[in-house]
Amino acid sequence: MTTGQRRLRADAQVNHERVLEAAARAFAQEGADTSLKAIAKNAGVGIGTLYRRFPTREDLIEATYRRETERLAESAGELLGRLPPEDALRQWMEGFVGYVMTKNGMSEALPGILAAREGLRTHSRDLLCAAVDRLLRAAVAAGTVRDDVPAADVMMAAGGVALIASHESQRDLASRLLDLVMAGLRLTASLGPPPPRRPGTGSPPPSSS
Amino acid sequence: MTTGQRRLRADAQVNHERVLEAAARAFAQEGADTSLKAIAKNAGVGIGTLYRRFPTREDLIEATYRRETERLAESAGELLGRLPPEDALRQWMEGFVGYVMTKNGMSEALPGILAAREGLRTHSRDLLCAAVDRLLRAAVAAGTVRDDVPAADVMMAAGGVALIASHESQRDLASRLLDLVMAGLRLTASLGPPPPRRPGTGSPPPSSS
DNA sequence: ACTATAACCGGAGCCAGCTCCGGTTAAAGG
DNA sequence: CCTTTAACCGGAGCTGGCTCCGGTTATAGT
Repeated sequence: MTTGQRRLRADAQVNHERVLEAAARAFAQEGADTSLKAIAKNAGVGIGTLYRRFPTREDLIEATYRRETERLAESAGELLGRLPPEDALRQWMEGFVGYVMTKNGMSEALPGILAAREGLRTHSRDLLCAAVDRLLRAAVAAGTVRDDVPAADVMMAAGGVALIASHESQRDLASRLLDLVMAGLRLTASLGPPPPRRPGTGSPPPSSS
Repeated sequence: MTTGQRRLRADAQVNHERVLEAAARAFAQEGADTSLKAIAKNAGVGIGTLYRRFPTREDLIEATYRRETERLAESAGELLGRLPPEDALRQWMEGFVGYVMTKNGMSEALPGILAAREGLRTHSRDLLCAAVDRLLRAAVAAGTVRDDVPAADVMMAAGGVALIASHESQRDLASRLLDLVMAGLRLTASLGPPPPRRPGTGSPPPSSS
């Protein structure tokens, strides 16, 4: 409903759906480098149809995960509701990184999504940016965070962390880098990376929040 | 395992050189996605030879730029010689990011290089990490920078900045993100992105943990 | 100098990404 | 219901990445 594009012909719309479903299945099972031919066949359409609708692999990836991206963006509100703004921001970025690392192919497409100024991929980018903006403003208002860093920059920082940690999925590295980002955002130089948390060694953080 | 690689046969060594030369030319002219077939033909070898020597595209990229990577790593010393440690670190990272953005294909191969624990690409990674370590230690010794952030993390942070800014080569974004990283590294919360110049000398001990 | 052998060379071949175009069909108008 | 037309479908086909193997050649030992 939010799609403002011109109405597709009925059959085209059906095919569109089927491709996305097949893509979701394929990315989840086969990984990021699945054969697009296979996706097309699996969806019962020709390869030409797939490419007409999703000119690049990134377009397909972005569309496949769009729903979940929206959910991620929406989670900002929920976090703000139950955590202090600064913690909410930190938590959201952690979630963002985990999201990128989890969804196969996402790290592949992320640069294109975050940098998107041309094309249609702007949608995901704007959603994420708005979420960061909301979190950041709240933290700034709380007085613990600098007010001279644009939300877009914070988003890019989180994206950079996600990208560099995505390889070999180094979750703990990502966490430390996010600590660094937060330290850079804070007004007061607070050194300790983990807040007042000291559960001990061995960190199995199930991100299911 | 400390055994150096076995000497190549004379002809193999020549071919190795020629491939690297052709690759350097191709990457510079055609961009990151040059045809490897073309490189092989241009070097006067078969495609099989190229792939035997450089199993993946990343291997070829890493080898092609190895010389320049070494130069970049060495530049740390020179920077330390003419700038306060903190500025040297910042400057080096700026150089690193510019390097990645300039060399075609580098951003493609960077994650593999920085994450390398398997394989032979460890060389470049270790060099860069050593350079960062040197700069970081100097800055810590000068007393303006935290001592609880591993050099590897700082390197990864710079890598993340390079990656996320590499798309569309957003140099100013990279610069701002490096400001953020530096702010996160500093002991004193200095807000202004461009460092306010504090060549303070001789304050040895950081605060007790 | 000659032979044995291990390493090397290089292209044929398979597979996937991506493009292009002729046939087909939904949708609107008479 | 029939015609028109514009949009859609899908695969043939070209290109490039990557593998595999038979022929060739440097190098060591006699």
